[in-house]
Parts: sequence; structure tokens; C-alpha cells
Amino acid sequence: MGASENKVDQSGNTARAEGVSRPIQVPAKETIFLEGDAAHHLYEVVASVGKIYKMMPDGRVIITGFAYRGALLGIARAGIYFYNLDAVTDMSLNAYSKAATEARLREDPDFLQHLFEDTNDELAQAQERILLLGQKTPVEKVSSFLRRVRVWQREDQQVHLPMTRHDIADYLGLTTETVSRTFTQLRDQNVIRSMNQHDVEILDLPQLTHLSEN
Amino acid sequence: MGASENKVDQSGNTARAEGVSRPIQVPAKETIFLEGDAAHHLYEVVASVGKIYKMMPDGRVIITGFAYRGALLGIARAGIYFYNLDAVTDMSLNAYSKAATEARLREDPDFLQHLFEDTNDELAQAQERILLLGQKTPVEKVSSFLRRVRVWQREDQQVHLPMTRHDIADYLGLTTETVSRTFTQLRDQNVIRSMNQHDVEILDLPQLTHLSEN
DNA sequence: CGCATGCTTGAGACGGATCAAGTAGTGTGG
DNA sequence: CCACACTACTTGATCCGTCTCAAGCATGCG
Repeated sequence: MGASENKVDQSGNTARAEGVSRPIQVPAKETIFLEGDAAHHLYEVVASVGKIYKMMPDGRVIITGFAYRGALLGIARAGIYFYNLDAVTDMSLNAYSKAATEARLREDPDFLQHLFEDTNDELAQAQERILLLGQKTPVEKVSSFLRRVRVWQREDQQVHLPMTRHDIADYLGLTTETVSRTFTQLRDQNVIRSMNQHDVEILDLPQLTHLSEN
Repeated sequence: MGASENKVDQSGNTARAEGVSRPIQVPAKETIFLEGDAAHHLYEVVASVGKIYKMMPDGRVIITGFAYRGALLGIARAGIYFYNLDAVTDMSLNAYSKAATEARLREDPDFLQHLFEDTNDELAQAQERILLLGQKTPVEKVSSFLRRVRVWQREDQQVHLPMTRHDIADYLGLTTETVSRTFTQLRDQNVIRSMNQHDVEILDLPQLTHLSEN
């Protein structure tokens, strides 16, 4: 931990509050920051998807969330990031320096309000995940996950899953095998159909909703 | 759901921002508000403990958190509470009306900052819970829980557990039986000692920390 | 084209849930 | 203040579902 933050915007001009500077590019699977790093930047997802995760000393992982376009990442606690962030696929982000963020907080009275609402939304989502992890069965977990991704993407039937089965497992507190078996099960019941590993079509949304049990 | 909010401060004088009005008293096990209710108040815990929980249509429950003195409860999303709140034991709360809260937001520029930091802390705690629920074993869960309560209470060895084993189970995503067996196990290993059902003494904190696996 | 990585499927083990019974606490009314 | 009843907790036996281990198959990249 520490000193692992990705290099930011070589050009030297600090990102402005409005995100004037060119977004930085992070290749797939690369780490953007680690839990425990000093929080030098606030990031905003421009394109692609990031995974937010925590790791135990022995290597067990839980992905606490996937970050889609518009997500604000790297809000710190006592100046320290409290989770890890990786790019799932090649990713593009706006990076705002600490100074720029603080300046914006001073100048733009609505910005804090926005940060607050964003964090509050994340808290509500985190509580949904707590319910999912603590009480749901694998079928309910996977069904809830597919519905969730559908909302993130704002698409109707076609769900794109850029992450691996292993990532999905780490997000749902299952193993890869169980996730795979559950997908097979949903496919056999004609609830979903999959063209390839990363694209799923929802055939029966009411049934998927029913299976997700809320 | 809806229309279940506890009657607030009969005296008629709206709670002021500073909490001038006498705190309201809620008897043990009573519900203060339900998920889906219109958020008319912001509550602050004065004494005793509340349980924040979510429920599935079929009755499965997860307690997303316990609220100790100082906790701010009832921050809404789109004017609606997104969790249920019950008193664990006889409880005393300050209730701030929506109008009072909005007035304070206008007059006190630090208040929003405070709300934001509070919510951010809760988010960090929620992510810890997500790790716990998704990856930890029962022993790790119970050990983590005991350490957590110890911090909430700011005591060293003596841990007071006002909630039932069933509540603890609903908090850790386990059954009452498993929680009970795990307590017995920790007792047999001389990690803890219990005088009665609600009080536990930590005999070996390093070992408890080790068992909590982080 | 071949190798590496990711996904699927199967067989078996194991841990936590469930079912069941008994014990200890707690509160209430006589 | 005690007796009784109800609720909470503990412990045991068994069952079931998910993990683990293992092998084969698809996919994509060099």
C-alpha cells in the first residue's frame, strides 16, 4: 500500500474544476489507487467501467461496487482512500487534484450538495448490497445483479457484462463456479439468453424480477 | 408502509436546530419509522441504541447497522426513508422537523459539511460490512462484531450487547443458533467471558483481533 | 496455430441452516 | 414476593447447498 497512485495527466496542467483537461486513460486491469493511499485526486468516470473493491490480508476479495460513467471516485476519509479501484476495461477518467477539488468546494456552493447526494445514493445502494449479501440465495443474487446492471446501462433487454465471471462472483460473495451454474440455470429456464460471455439478453424480465425477490 | 412515523413531541414546539426541545422517548422494540415513509424528521440518538434494518417481502431481515449516541438517522432519498428504524431498548431521540433541518442547512454552512462527513463515514462502514457479509466466516463475523461494538461504546474490555442474539444474527447474516455456538466457541477458547446474556468481557483482544482477520 | 486465460460442468466434502429439545432468563399477575 | 408463562438462549442431530477440487471446453491473443 501507499505510493501506488496512477500517474496523472503528464502535461502538468492541473485538472480544472470543470474538467477542462483531457481525461486520463487507464488500461484494462490496471490499478488506479489502493486503499490506504493518500488521496491526491478525485476521479470521475468518463467511459468504461471500474471496480471498487476491498481485500483481506489473506487475499479474499469483495467488490463493493462497479463504477459507471458519471461516478465520482476517490472521496476520502481523513485524507486516505478507503477502497481499491481498478479499471475493468480500458478506461477514461477525469482526475481533479485535491487543490482543484477544494477550490471548487469554496467557489461552488452546490458542489458539496452534489457530493452529499451522490454519497447518500451510494449509501442506499450499499444497504441494498448488504441485504443481498446477507440474505439472498445465488439465484436471487445473480438476478438482482442483472437487473442492477440493466439500470446502470440504461438499456432494456441487452445487458453487457465487461467484467469476468470471477469479478461477478467477488461482487456477489459467491464462487466463479456457482455464478456460472446460476447463469446456466437461468438460461435453461429461458429467463435469459447469452450470445457470448459478455452479452446477455433478458427474455423474461418479470420472471427475473420475481427471482430477484424484491 | 407509510404513515407509521412515531408521534413526535406533543408539546407542539418544533425541535430547533440546536435540539432545544425535550428529546422524545421511544419504548423498547417500537418502530420509529419504516422504509418508504415520507421523511418528516431527522433524528439524533441521545441515549440507548437503535437498529437500522431492511426487510424482504418474505420476511427475511438484515440489520444494516446499530445506531449509538450521536448517530443521525432518517436522512432521506427523494423525501423517502430508505430503511426501517426500531428502538432496541427504551430510547431517547432528538427529532428535528424537515423545516428545522432545512433552516439549519441555510443558516449554518458547516451543517451540510457535517452531514456529508457523517454519511461518508457510514458509507465506509457499510463497505466494511459488505466485506464481512460477503467473505467472512462465522468466527470472523462474531469477532469483528465484538470489536465493532467495543469501538461504538468506547470501552476497553467490557462489551455490553443490548440487542438479542437474533438481532446479532440478522446483523451478521447468520442464524441465532450459529451465533450462539460461536459465542460458546470463543468462550471455550478463553477469548471472551460472559457474565450474563448481555455482557461480555474480552479476555484476549489480540486473539480476538486475529480471529476477526483484519 | 498454439498457448494462456476464462468459462462450464461434474463429483464429493464440508459448513451452516434447519429441526428439535431442553435450559435459562424475564416480566407479569396473583 | 413468589409462581407461572413467555421469550431468549444453548446444545444436539441431521440435511442441504455451496465450496472445493478436478477435468474438459471455449475464446482470444501473440
